[in-house]
Amino acid sequence: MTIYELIEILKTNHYKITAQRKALLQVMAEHADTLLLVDTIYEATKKRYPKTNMSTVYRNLEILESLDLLHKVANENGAMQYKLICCHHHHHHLICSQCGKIEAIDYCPLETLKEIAADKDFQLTAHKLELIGLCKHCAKKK
Amino acid sequence: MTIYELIEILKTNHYKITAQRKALLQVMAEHADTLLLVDTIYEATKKRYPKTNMSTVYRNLEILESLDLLHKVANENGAMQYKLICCHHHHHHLICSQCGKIEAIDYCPLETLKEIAADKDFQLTAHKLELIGLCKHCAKKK
DNA sequence: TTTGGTGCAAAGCGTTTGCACCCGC
DNA sequence: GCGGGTGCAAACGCTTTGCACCAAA
Repeated sequence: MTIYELIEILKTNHYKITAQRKALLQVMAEHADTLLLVDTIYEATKKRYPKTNMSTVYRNLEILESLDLLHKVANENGAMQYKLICCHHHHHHLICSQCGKIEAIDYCPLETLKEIAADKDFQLTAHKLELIGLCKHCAKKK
Repeated sequence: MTIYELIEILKTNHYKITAQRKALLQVMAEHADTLLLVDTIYEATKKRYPKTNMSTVYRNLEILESLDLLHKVANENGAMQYKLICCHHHHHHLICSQCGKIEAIDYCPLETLKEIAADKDFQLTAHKLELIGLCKHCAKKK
């Protein structure tokens, strides 16, 4: 999604477009394929808009998440990471454990999972499939 | 794994068996099929050993994790959850979103995942497949 | 002009740590 | 008795909040 589209969505939802908010959107759009720590987002936003404040970053991330524009997950230490939602069709991910880069894959074993859940008398509401490893770039470095 | 086996492993690794540590092991063994929040573990341990202290709980959980006896994950809010590792053979899980109960399943699409990773020039090191939903018991309640 | 956005500082919460004391071995 | 285990309190890192001020619409 482009920054312009994101801004339109914010306007439609009656949010004001401030310089800081725009800077944060640009940061998220530039790294649309990577899960970013809040602190990383903060530092990158500060480069574009030096007055950027951490609490404002948190507040804006929360707004974007509530509009279903951001995906939020806790990393293994419990710190929050965000990334722009790329699209709304169902898919899974390749995740680089080194740099956090994410790539979508289309494979999904849903039909099989449904059978397994039914066998176990389990009411399936969601599922998660993640492939963790090293992207081409990071594998080369090692 | 029984408490006796767990205690043996601790002894082998030169850890002392204290009343508090034993109480915590009993709690973990009683809920071997459930991801527990640290605070839940703390409260349950206190019932068995009232002097139980939160920092001791954390220190013991850390020891058990370092011995590869506990599985540690951050929940969606970033708080840590633990459960006894049931066995070391590879498998995935059904997870009840209501009560946290976990059940193992044997299905694993590893062969397919290997192909996908190879196609994308991605060096696969791990993968995660989780089925989220309601267990029989919680589905009935709703 | 109005109302939401922001900076700052303080509080909140889960987790870790330093230190003196305790207790299993 | 020794060395690891513990309780307590304080510090920690990340996140949230209250309030006065600022600026987009």
